[in-house]
Amino acid sequence: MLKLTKKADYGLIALRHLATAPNATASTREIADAYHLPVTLLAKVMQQLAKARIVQSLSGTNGGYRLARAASRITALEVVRAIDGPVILTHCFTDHGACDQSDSCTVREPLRRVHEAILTLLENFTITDLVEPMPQKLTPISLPMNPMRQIPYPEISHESLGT
Amino acid sequence: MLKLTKKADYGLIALRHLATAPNATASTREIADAYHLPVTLLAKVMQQLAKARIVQSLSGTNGGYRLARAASRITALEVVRAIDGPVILTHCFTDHGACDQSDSCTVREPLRRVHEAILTLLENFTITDLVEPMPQKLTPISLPMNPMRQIPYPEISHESLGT
DNA sequence: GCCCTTCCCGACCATTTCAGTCCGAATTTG
DNA sequence: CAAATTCGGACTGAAATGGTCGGGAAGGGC
Repeated sequence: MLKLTKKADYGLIALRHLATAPNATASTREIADAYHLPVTLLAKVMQQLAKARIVQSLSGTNGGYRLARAASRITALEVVRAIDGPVILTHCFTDHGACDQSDSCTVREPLRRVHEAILTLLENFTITDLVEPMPQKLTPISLPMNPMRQIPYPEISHESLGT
Repeated sequence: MLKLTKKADYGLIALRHLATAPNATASTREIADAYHLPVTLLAKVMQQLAKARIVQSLSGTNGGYRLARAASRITALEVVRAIDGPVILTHCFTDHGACDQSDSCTVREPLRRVHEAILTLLENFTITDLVEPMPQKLTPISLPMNPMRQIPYPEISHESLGT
Protein backbone atom coordinates (compact mmCIF):
# COMPACT_ATOMS: atom_id res chain seq x y z
CA MET A 1 0.00 0.00 0.00
CA LEU A 2 0.72 3.64 0.13
CA LYS A 3 1.70 3.66 -3.50
CA LEU A 4 0.83 5.61 -6.57
CA THR A 5 -1.25 3.99 -9.27
CA LYS A 6 0.26 3.23 -12.63
CA LYS A 7 -1.90 5.93 -14.09
CA ALA A 8 -0.29 8.46 -11.80
CA ASP A 9 3.10 7.12 -12.80
CA TYR A 10 2.20 7.45 -16.44
CA GLY A 11 0.97 10.95 -15.89
CA LEU A 12 4.20 12.00 -14.26
CA ILE A 13 6.22 10.43 -17.04
CA ALA A 14 4.16 12.23 -19.64
CA LEU A 15 4.44 15.56 -17.89
CA ARG A 16 8.14 15.17 -17.55
CA HIS A 17 8.27 14.44 -21.25
CA LEU A 18 6.34 17.56 -22.08
CA ALA A 19 8.58 19.56 -19.78
CA THR A 20 11.59 18.50 -21.80
CA ALA A 21 10.03 18.24 -25.25
CA PRO A 22 11.84 20.44 -27.72
CA ASN A 23 8.64 21.76 -29.11
CA ALA A 24 6.93 21.64 -25.71
CA THR A 25 4.12 19.72 -27.36
CA ALA A 26 3.55 16.04 -28.01
CA SER A 27 0.67 13.73 -28.90
CA THR A 28 -0.47 10.85 -26.76
CA ARG A 29 0.88 8.36 -29.25
CA GLU A 30 4.29 9.99 -29.31
CA ILE A 31 4.61 9.84 -25.57
CA ALA A 32 3.25 6.33 -25.30
CA ASP A 33 5.67 5.10 -27.93
CA ALA A 34 8.61 6.80 -26.26
CA TYR A 35 8.11 4.96 -22.99
CA HIS A 36 6.23 1.87 -24.15
CA LEU A 37 3.07 2.74 -22.34
CA PRO A 38 -0.38 1.45 -23.36
CA VAL A 39 -1.63 4.15 -25.70
CA THR A 40 -5.30 4.09 -24.86
CA LEU A 41 -4.66 4.16 -21.17
CA LEU A 42 -2.26 7.05 -21.43
CA ALA A 43 -4.90 8.80 -23.49
CA LYS A 44 -7.26 8.57 -20.57
CA VAL A 45 -4.66 9.96 -18.25
CA MET A 46 -3.94 12.88 -20.53
CA GLN A 47 -7.62 13.67 -20.71
CA GLN A 48 -7.76 13.85 -16.96
CA LEU A 49 -4.75 16.11 -16.88
CA ALA A 50 -6.39 18.33 -19.46
CA LYS A 51 -9.61 18.50 -17.51
CA ALA A 52 -7.61 19.52 -14.47
CA ARG A 53 -5.99 22.30 -16.49
CA ILE A 54 -2.57 20.86 -16.00
CA VAL A 55 -2.02 20.40 -19.69
CA GLN A 56 -3.63 22.07 -22.64
CA SER A 57 -5.01 19.96 -25.47
CA LEU A 58 -4.79 20.74 -29.14
CA SER A 59 -6.99 18.74 -31.48
CA GLY A 60 -6.34 18.00 -35.11
CA THR A 61 -3.29 17.24 -37.13
CA ASN A 62 -0.06 18.11 -35.35
CA GLY A 63 -2.11 18.46 -32.23
CA GLY A 64 -1.32 16.97 -28.87
CA TYR A 65 -0.70 18.32 -25.43
CA ARG A 66 1.45 20.98 -23.90
CA LEU A 67 1.92 22.06 -20.32
CA ALA A 68 -0.65 24.60 -19.24
CA ARG A 69 1.95 26.42 -17.15
CA ALA A 70 5.58 26.29 -16.15
CA ALA A 71 6.76 22.87 -15.01
CA SER A 72 7.93 24.44 -11.79
CA ARG A 73 4.37 25.38 -11.00
CA ILE A 74 2.86 21.94 -11.47
CA THR A 75 3.03 19.98 -8.25
CA ALA A 76 2.97 16.24 -7.80
CA LEU A 77 -0.01 16.70 -5.52
CA GLU A 78 -2.07 18.28 -8.27
CA VAL A 79 -1.15 15.54 -10.65
CA VAL A 80 -2.02 12.75 -8.28
CA ARG A 81 -5.28 14.39 -7.36
CA ALA A 82 -6.21 14.91 -10.98
CA ILE A 83 -5.56 11.29 -11.85
CA ASP A 84 -6.27 9.25 -8.76
CA GLY A 85 -8.70 11.51 -6.99
CA PRO A 86 -8.28 12.89 -3.50
CA VAL A 87 -5.36 11.71 -1.44
CA ILE A 88 -6.64 10.23 1.78
CA LEU A 89 -4.46 8.64 4.37
CA THR A 90 -7.08 6.86 6.44
CA HIS A 91 -10.61 5.87 5.62
CA CYS A 92 -12.02 8.12 8.28
CA PHE A 93 -10.93 11.07 6.20
CA THR A 94 -13.30 10.34 3.34
CA ASP A 95 -16.69 9.98 4.89
CA HIS A 96 -16.35 12.96 7.16
CA GLY A 97 -16.30 11.24 10.50
CA ALA A 98 -19.02 8.90 9.36
CA CYS A 99 -17.04 5.70 9.48
CA ASP A 100 -18.48 2.97 11.68
CA GLN A 101 -15.96 3.86 14.32
CA SER A 102 -16.43 7.60 13.98
CA ASP A 103 -16.95 8.43 17.60
CA SER A 104 -14.58 5.83 18.90
CA CYS A 105 -11.92 6.23 16.26
CA THR A 106 -9.03 7.48 18.30
CA VAL A 107 -6.37 7.63 15.67
CA ARG A 108 -8.01 9.93 13.18
CA GLU A 109 -6.93 13.22 14.63
CA PRO A 110 -3.33 12.29 15.33
CA LEU A 111 -2.95 10.85 11.85
CA ARG A 112 -3.92 14.14 10.39
CA ARG A 113 -0.47 15.43 11.03
CA VAL A 114 1.00 12.65 8.96
CA HIS A 115 -1.58 13.27 6.31
CA GLU A 116 -0.75 16.96 6.19
CA ALA A 117 2.93 16.26 6.05
CA ILE A 118 2.53 13.99 3.05
CA LEU A 119 0.42 16.56 1.27
CA THR A 120 3.05 19.19 1.93
CA LEU A 121 5.68 16.88 0.60
CA LEU A 122 3.83 16.28 -2.63
CA GLU A 123 2.98 19.91 -2.92
CA ASN A 124 6.62 20.89 -2.83
CA PHE A 125 7.62 18.41 -5.48
CA THR A 126 7.16 19.75 -8.97
CA ILE A 127 7.61 18.52 -12.49
CA THR A 128 10.86 20.42 -12.58
CA ASP A 129 12.15 18.10 -9.90
CA LEU A 130 11.47 15.23 -12.26
CA VAL A 131 13.48 16.80 -15.01
CA GLU A 132 16.69 17.62 -13.25
CA PRO A 133 18.78 14.51 -13.62
CA MET A 134 20.19 14.10 -10.14
CA PRO A 135 19.61 17.26 -8.24
CA GLN A 136 22.01 17.55 -5.37
CA LYS A 137 19.86 20.46 -4.44
CA LEU A 138 18.80 19.83 -0.93
CA THR A 139 17.27 23.26 -0.96
CA PRO A 140 14.97 23.22 1.96
CA ILE A 141 11.48 24.02 0.84
CA SER A 142 9.55 26.27 3.11
CA LEU A 143 6.12 25.29 4.23
CA PRO A 144 3.33 27.48 2.96
CA MET A 145 1.94 28.45 6.35
CA ASN A 146 5.17 29.22 8.07
CA PRO A 147 8.29 30.22 6.20
CA MET A 148 10.46 29.40 9.19
CA ARG A 149 9.80 25.70 9.14
CA GLN A 150 11.34 23.79 6.35
CA ILE A 151 11.06 20.35 4.83
CA PRO A 152 14.08 18.99 3.05
CA TYR A 153 14.06 15.86 0.99
CA PRO A 154 16.41 13.27 2.34
CA GLU A 155 19.33 12.19 0.28
CA ILE A 156 18.83 9.04 -1.68
CA SER A 157 20.12 5.92 -0.05
CA HIS A 158 20.11 3.47 -2.86
CA GLU A 159 19.73 0.49 -0.60
CA SER A 160 16.40 1.32 0.92
CA LEU A 161 13.94 0.46 -1.79
CA GLY A 162 11.11 -1.97 -1.68
CA THR A 163 10.32 -0.95 1.81
CA MET B 1 -4.79 6.64 -3.84
CA LEU B 2 -1.96 6.83 -1.40
CA LYS B 3 -3.96 5.63 1.53
CA LEU B 4 -3.59 3.12 4.30
CA THR B 5 -5.64 -0.05 4.26
CA LYS B 6 -8.32 -0.60 6.83
CA LYS B 7 -6.19 -3.30 8.32
CA ALA B 8 -3.43 -0.80 8.94
CA ASP B 9 -5.97 1.53 10.47
CA TYR B 10 -7.21 -1.24 12.72
CA GLY B 11 -3.68 -2.11 13.70
CA LEU B 12 -2.93 1.44 14.71
CA ILE B 13 -6.15 1.66 16.69
CA ALA B 14 -5.33 -1.57 18.48
CA LEU B 15 -1.81 -0.51 19.26
CA ARG B 16 -3.01 2.77 20.60
CA HIS B 17 -5.44 0.86 22.77
CA LEU B 18 -2.69 -1.34 24.14
CA ALA B 19 -0.57 1.71 24.77
CA THR B 20 -3.26 3.16 26.98
CA ALA B 21 -4.72 -0.02 28.44
CA PRO B 22 -4.59 0.04 32.21
CA ASN B 23 -3.27 -3.48 32.35
CA ALA B 24 -1.25 -3.00 29.17
CA THR B 25 -2.84 -6.18 27.86
CA ALA B 26 -6.07 -6.89 25.99
CA SER B 27 -7.63 -9.65 23.94
CA THR B 28 -8.65 -9.28 20.33
CA ARG B 29 -12.30 -9.42 21.28
CA GLU B 30 -11.91 -6.68 23.87
CA ILE B 31 -10.32 -4.34 21.40
CA ALA B 32 -12.73 -5.16 18.62
CA ASP B 33 -15.68 -4.54 20.88
CA ALA B 34 -14.28 -1.26 22.10
CA TYR B 35 -14.07 0.21 18.61
CA HIS B 36 -16.69 -1.87 16.79
CA LEU B 37 -14.21 -3.55 14.52
CA PRO B 38 -14.82 -6.92 12.86
CA VAL B 39 -13.37 -9.38 15.33
CA THR B 40 -11.98 -11.96 12.97
CA LEU B 41 -10.31 -9.38 10.80
CA LEU B 42 -8.70 -7.67 13.74
CA ALA B 43 -7.53 -11.09 14.86
CA LYS B 44 -5.64 -11.45 11.64
CA VAL B 45 -4.09 -8.06 12.05
CA MET B 46 -2.98 -8.85 15.57
CA GLN B 47 -1.36 -12.03 14.37
CA GLN B 48 0.63 -10.07 11.85
CA LEU B 49 1.70 -7.62 14.50
CA ALA B 50 2.73 -10.52 16.71
CA LYS B 51 4.73 -12.13 13.94
CA ALA B 52 6.50 -8.82 13.41
CA ARG B 53 7.37 -8.69 17.09
CA ILE B 54 5.46 -5.52 17.58
CA VAL B 55 3.13 -7.08 20.09
CA GLN B 56 3.55 -10.12 22.25
CA SER B 57 0.81 -12.73 22.31
CA LEU B 58 -0.39 -14.66 25.32
CA SER B 59 -2.51 -17.71 24.64
CA GLY B 60 -5.15 -19.20 26.88
CA THR B 61 -7.70 -17.80 29.23
CA ASN B 62 -6.98 -14.22 30.21
CA GLY B 63 -4.56 -14.13 27.34
CA GLY B 64 -4.35 -11.45 24.69
CA TYR B 65 -1.74 -9.07 23.44
CA ARG B 66 0.60 -6.55 24.92
CA LEU B 67 3.10 -4.23 23.33
CA ALA B 68 6.45 -5.86 22.80
CA ARG B 69 8.25 -2.62 23.62
CA ALA B 70 7.61 0.95 24.61
CA ALA B 71 4.99 2.71 22.51
CA SER B 72 7.53 5.39 21.76
CA ARG B 73 9.69 2.82 20.04
CA ILE B 74 7.03 1.46 17.72
CA THR B 75 6.93 3.45 14.52
CA ALA B 76 4.06 3.80 12.10
CA LEU B 77 6.37 2.56 9.38
CA GLU B 78 6.93 -0.74 11.14
CA VAL B 79 3.24 -1.19 11.66
CA VAL B 80 2.33 -0.47 8.09
CA ARG B 81 5.04 -2.75 6.83
CA ALA B 82 3.99 -5.54 9.13
CA ILE B 83 0.39 -5.34 8.02
CA ASP B 84 0.39 -4.13 4.44
CA GLY B 85 3.81 -5.26 3.36
CA PRO B 86 6.51 -3.04 1.92
CA VAL B 87 5.72 0.58 1.27
CA ILE B 88 6.38 1.36 -2.37
CA LEU B 89 5.70 4.68 -3.97
CA THR B 90 5.94 3.71 -7.61
CA HIS B 91 5.69 0.37 -9.31
CA CYS B 92 9.24 0.58 -10.53
CA PHE B 93 10.38 0.19 -6.97
CA THR B 94 9.04 -3.32 -6.58
CA ASP B 95 10.39 -5.24 -9.49
CA HIS B 96 13.87 -3.84 -9.23
CA GLY B 97 14.03 -1.89 -12.41
CA ALA B 98 12.27 -4.66 -14.25
CA CYS B 99 9.13 -2.78 -15.12
CA ASP B 100 8.28 -2.63 -18.81
CA GLN B 101 9.61 0.87 -18.91
CA SER B 102 12.72 0.13 -16.86
CA ASP B 103 15.27 1.69 -19.12
CA SER B 104 13.08 4.48 -20.32
CA CYS B 105 11.39 5.22 -17.01
CA THR B 106 12.65 8.66 -16.31
CA VAL B 107 10.77 9.41 -13.13
CA ARG B 108 11.94 6.56 -10.97
CA GLU B 109 15.07 8.12 -9.61
CA PRO B 110 13.64 11.53 -8.87
CA LEU B 111 10.68 9.99 -7.11
CA ARG B 112 12.98 8.22 -4.76
CA ARG B 113 13.42 11.39 -2.84
CA VAL B 114 9.71 11.57 -2.25
CA HIS B 115 9.67 7.93 -1.32
CA GLU B 116 12.45 8.41 1.18
CA ALA B 117 10.77 11.44 2.66
CA ILE B 118 7.56 9.51 3.25
CA LEU B 119 9.44 6.67 4.89
CA THR B 120 11.19 9.12 7.15
CA LEU B 121 7.90 10.67 8.02
CA LEU B 122 6.35 7.37 9.02
CA GLU B 123 9.46 6.35 10.83
CA ASN B 124 9.29 9.39 13.03
CA PHE B 125 5.68 8.86 13.94
CA THR B 126 5.23 6.50 16.86
CA ILE B 127 2.36 4.99 18.77
CA THR B 128 3.00 7.57 21.45
CA ASP B 129 2.02 10.22 18.95
CA LEU B 130 -1.32 8.47 18.62
CA VAL B 131 -1.92 8.57 22.34
CA GLU B 132 -1.26 12.17 23.11
CA PRO B 133 -4.57 13.90 22.55
CA MET B 134 -3.55 16.98 20.62
CA PRO B 135 0.15 17.44 20.85
CA GLN B 136 1.13 20.97 20.08
CA LYS B 137 4.61 19.59 20.00
CA LEU B 138 6.09 20.61 16.74
CA THR B 139 9.36 19.20 17.90
CA PRO B 140 11.40 18.94 14.78
CA ILE B 141 12.51 15.39 14.25
CA SER B 142 15.97 14.98 12.93
CA LEU B 143 16.61 12.74 10.00
CA PRO B 144 18.62 9.63 10.73
CA MET B 145 21.43 10.33 8.28
CA ASN B 146 22.01 13.94 9.04
CA PRO B 147 21.12 15.47 12.38
CA MET B 148 21.25 18.96 10.93
CA ARG B 149 18.30 18.52 8.65
CA GLN B 150 14.95 18.34 10.28
CA ILE B 151 11.44 17.42 9.34
CA PRO B 152 8.64 18.97 11.31
CA TYR B 153 5.04 17.96 11.07
CA PRO B 154 2.91 20.77 9.79
CA GLU B 155 0.22 22.17 11.99
CA ILE B 156 -3.19 20.81 11.39
CA SER B 157 -5.40 22.89 9.21
CA HIS B 158 -8.78 21.44 9.79
CA GLU B 159 -10.10 22.43 6.40
CA SER B 160 -7.78 20.41 4.26
CA LEU B 161 -9.16 16.92 4.49
CA GLY B 162 -10.37 14.66 1.75
CA THR B 163 -7.64 15.88 -0.43
C1' DG C 1 -15.43 19.89 -48.88
C1' DC C 2 -12.99 15.85 -47.60
C1' DC C 3 -9.85 13.23 -45.20
C1' DC C 4 -6.72 12.44 -41.75
C1' DT C 5 -5.05 13.19 -37.21
C1' DT C 6 -5.95 13.90 -32.74
C1' DC C 7 -8.59 14.61 -28.63
C1' DC C 8 -13.00 13.30 -25.93
C1' DC C 9 -16.12 10.23 -23.47
C1' DG C 10 -18.48 6.40 -22.00
C1' DA C 11 -19.01 1.45 -21.76
C1' DC C 12 -16.84 -2.63 -21.05
C1' DC C 13 -13.81 -6.55 -19.23
C1' DA C 14 -10.05 -9.05 -16.70
C1' DT C 15 -7.11 -9.21 -12.91
C1' DT C 16 -5.71 -8.02 -8.58
C1' DT C 17 -6.28 -6.34 -4.07
C1' DC C 18 -9.04 -5.62 -0.01
C1' DA C 19 -12.30 -6.69 3.50
C1' DG C 20 -14.20 -10.00 5.85
C1' DT C 21 -15.60 -14.91 7.17
C1' DC C 22 -15.00 -19.67 8.61
C1' DC C 23 -12.98 -23.62 10.49
C1' DG C 24 -9.89 -26.67 12.50
C1' DA C 25 -5.91 -26.68 15.29
C1' DA C 26 -2.68 -25.57 19.51
C1' DT C 27 -2.02 -23.31 24.12
C1' DT C 28 -3.01 -21.94 28.60
C1' DT C 29 -5.95 -21.27 32.79
C1' DG C 30 -9.04 -22.80 36.12
C1' DC D 1 -11.88 -31.46 30.87
C1' DA D 2 -13.91 -26.97 29.48
C1' DA D 3 -13.48 -22.38 28.32
C1' DA D 4 -10.81 -18.64 26.43
C1' DT D 5 -7.60 -17.40 23.51
C1' DT D 6 -4.12 -17.25 19.78
C1' DC D 7 -2.64 -19.37 15.17
C1' DG D 8 -2.94 -20.51 10.23
C1' DG D 9 -4.93 -21.43 6.03
C1' DA D 10 -8.80 -21.57 2.79
C1' DC D 11 -12.36 -19.19 1.08
C1' DT D 12 -15.77 -15.55 -0.74
C1' DG D 13 -17.63 -11.13 -2.30
C1' DA D 14 -16.82 -6.55 -3.42
C1' DA D 15 -14.13 -2.93 -4.98
C1' DA D 16 -10.23 -0.82 -7.26
C1' DT D 17 -7.03 -1.10 -10.88
C1' DG D 18 -5.21 -1.83 -15.49
C1' DG D 19 -6.43 -1.97 -19.89
C1' DT D 20 -9.47 -2.14 -24.26
C1' DC D 21 -12.95 -0.68 -27.67
C1' DG D 22 -15.91 2.15 -30.41
C1' DG D 23 -18.40 6.16 -31.60
C1' DG D 24 -18.04 10.94 -31.75
C1' DA D 25 -16.19 15.92 -32.09
C1' DA D 26 -12.57 19.27 -33.27
C1' DG D 27 -9.21 20.96 -36.12
C1' DG D 28 -5.47 21.09 -39.89
C1' DG D 29 -3.96 20.16 -44.71
C1' DC D 30 -5.12 19.54 -49.31
